[in-house]
This record gives sequence, C-alpha cells and structure tokens, in this order.
Amino acid sequence: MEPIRRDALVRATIAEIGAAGTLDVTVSQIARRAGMSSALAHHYFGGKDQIFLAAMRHILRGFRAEVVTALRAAQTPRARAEALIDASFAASSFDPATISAWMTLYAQAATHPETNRLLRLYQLRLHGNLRHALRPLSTSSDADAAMLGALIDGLYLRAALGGGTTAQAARATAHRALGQLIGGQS
Amino acid sequence: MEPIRRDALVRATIAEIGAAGTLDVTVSQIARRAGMSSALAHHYFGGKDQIFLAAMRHILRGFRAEVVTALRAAQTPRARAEALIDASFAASSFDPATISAWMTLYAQAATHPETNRLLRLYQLRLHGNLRHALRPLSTSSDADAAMLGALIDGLYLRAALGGGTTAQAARATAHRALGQLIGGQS
DNA sequence: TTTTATTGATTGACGAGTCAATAAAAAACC
DNA sequence: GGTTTTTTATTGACTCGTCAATCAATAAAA
Repeated sequence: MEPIRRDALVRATIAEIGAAGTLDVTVSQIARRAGMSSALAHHYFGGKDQIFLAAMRHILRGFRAEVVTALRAAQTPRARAEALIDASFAASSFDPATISAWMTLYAQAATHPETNRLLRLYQLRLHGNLRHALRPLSTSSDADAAMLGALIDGLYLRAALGGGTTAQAARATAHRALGQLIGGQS
Repeated sequence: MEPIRRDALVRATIAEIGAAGTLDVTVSQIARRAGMSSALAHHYFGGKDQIFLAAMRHILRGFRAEVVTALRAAQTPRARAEALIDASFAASSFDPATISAWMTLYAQAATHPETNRLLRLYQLRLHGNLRHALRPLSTSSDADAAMLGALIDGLYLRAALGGGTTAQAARATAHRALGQLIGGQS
C-alpha cells in the first residue's frame, strides 16, 4: 500500500499546486484529491515539508528523463547542446503546476537546506551536460556552459511569468546565443 | 505622522524579511521592529499584502536609483551597458533581505497580479535601458537586449542562491557575454 | 471639542499534526 | 478448515498554535 499511497499523494500535490498557483495548499486538500484522509498523508510522509520535497523530486526526475531521451536522439555535439535547450523549454516545463513548484523551489532555497540541495543538483547537472556538449565546440566550454545555463534559467523565468516573452521566443533566443557562442553555421 | 510611520514600516519589513530569510514574517514582528503596535500597522496600511507591496516598491526604487547614478557616469554606449550590468550585481542587490524579497516576488508573480505588474515593470525597464545602450553597437539591439536581460536574471539567481557562483563571477560572465555580443575590444 | 494617533485585548479562522478507535487482511495456531 | 491473534490500513475528532484583522477605549493635539 505504502508506495501506491505515496505516489498518489505526490501526483495530487503537483495537481493541487498547479490548480492553486501557489504552495499555499493544505495537506487536507492534497489528501482529498488523492482520495484519502489527511491523517493518512501524515502517516505516510510524516509532514508537509516531506510531501513537498517528494513532489519536487518527482518533477526533477521527470525533467531529467526528458533530457535523457532528448540527448539520446542527438548525434553531433551541437545537436546535444540544442537538445538540452529544447528540453528546458519543453511544454511540460510550462505546466502551471511545474512553474509554481519551480518558483517555490527558488523562494525556499534561500532558507531550506534540503531544497537548496535539490536546486543545486539541478544546476550542476545542467552545467555538466552543457559543458560536455560544448567541449568539442569551444575552447572555454566551462565558462560557456555557465553562461548558457544561467541564460536558460533567466529565459525560463521570463517565459513562465507570462511577460511578453513566450516559450517559443525564449527557446529561439537560447538557440541564437548558442550559435553566437560557437562559431557560425547552423 | 502617516508618512513617517509608513516609511518606518517599510524599512522594518525589509529588515525583518532579511533576518528571517523568508516572507513568512508576521505583521506583529514587523510592527515591533518599527516600534509600534500591529494595530497601527494595519491602520496605516490596511493589510499585510499592502505592506509587502510597499516594501517591494521600495527595493525596486532603490535599484532604479542605483541604475540612474551608474548611467550618469557612463560616457560611451558600451560603458552604459556595463553600468547596467554592474548595477545588477552591486552589493546592495545581495543583501539577504533584498534576495528574499526578489525570490518572493518571483514566487508570487504567478498568482498575485499586482506583484506580477511590479516584476514586469522591472523587466521592461531593464530591457529598455539595455536596448538603448546597445542600439549604437548592434544591428539586433532588441534581441540582444532580451538576451542580456535574461542572462542577468539567471546569473543573479545562481549567485544569490549561494551555489558555487559568486557575485563577482556572475558579473564577469555577464561582461564576457556583452563583449561577445558586440565585437571584440574591451 | 473635535480630530488624530495609538494600543491592549479579543475574535475568528485556519491548518498542521496527534491519537485513540475501527476495519480489514495476514499469520499463527489447533 | 476454522478460529484466534497480530499486523497493517485507515479515519474522525480533537488539540494546539498561530496570526490577520477588528474594535472599543485612551491619550494627545489642534
């Protein structure tokens, strides 16, 4: 039972955060959506924080899976870098629940050590992937990877928070930057 | 009395957010730090949300002032672009209170319309300033400004959330990107 | 005497986490 | 195979804290 319940709770958490647009959702709401009592949610997770962390890990795992499949299809180094960009701006990254969770991750990373660890994990992985892709293309792959990684995060922020920028435009900007970074031909 | 009290409350709010490292600060805490009762805080501001919004506006105003003075000292277009970068990574932007406030701004922008407006205002201003600085230097100043703006935000995020990146490194990366964007010489 | 400034005390709502009690399944025993 | 015992799953009801917001009362100016 335990794994089933935990999984249902994680899914319900993401759905609920997405619907509410904020992390201010009660354990009772989550539990109700998952079809159980709040007491049971506490029983299996121990506390709200841990439910939320599990949800975060779930989202990060999903993103990682997307990256892996995108990379598998890429043959050239440049295609690998492009695949990393595309994964970051994939539709699933712009699901309202994912956006909210992501923003909350940022907001909490300043105080909550475990959350900070998660965020850094994501950043390090992205950086590592980018550096690996850029190594054959650039003499300063490390610095370039740092730049591209930050650019991706910044673009995501703008696209996610609904300003003028759309996900498509953000993706295009990132590709343009990549083109500028490593010499010319597409 | 009213303007004095309001100002004291805004300052106390920022200080308290900085000390707590989160937006989870009670009106009573803020009021105590400002040397008055929570009832008075409510009396002058009407509610917690409005106190926070006032604090956000205060921070944004401070940032804007920093930008203005930095720009005034810049003579060439390139110096203007560099001044904009430096203002973004100035020490005051990394005050714990400022960091927390920014993160909260992002987290709330998804739901809270007034907060969203504030964020967009900041983004538009930065974009406008960058575009103006880049216009004599680039044939695609608009797209370049969009890229630099997003890059700045992304770098700030990484520097603020304490990963490996420091504020200095972030600044250097942004300068490097600027150099790459507009042809070579420093 | 009216207006402005100020607060202590209170209210009302909400929500995390606990607990004792029940139902259901599994295991142990004869 | 059937009965008892133990373990697992589940919940309703409750406790305990917290906190935003209100209000009636008081002090101080104007």
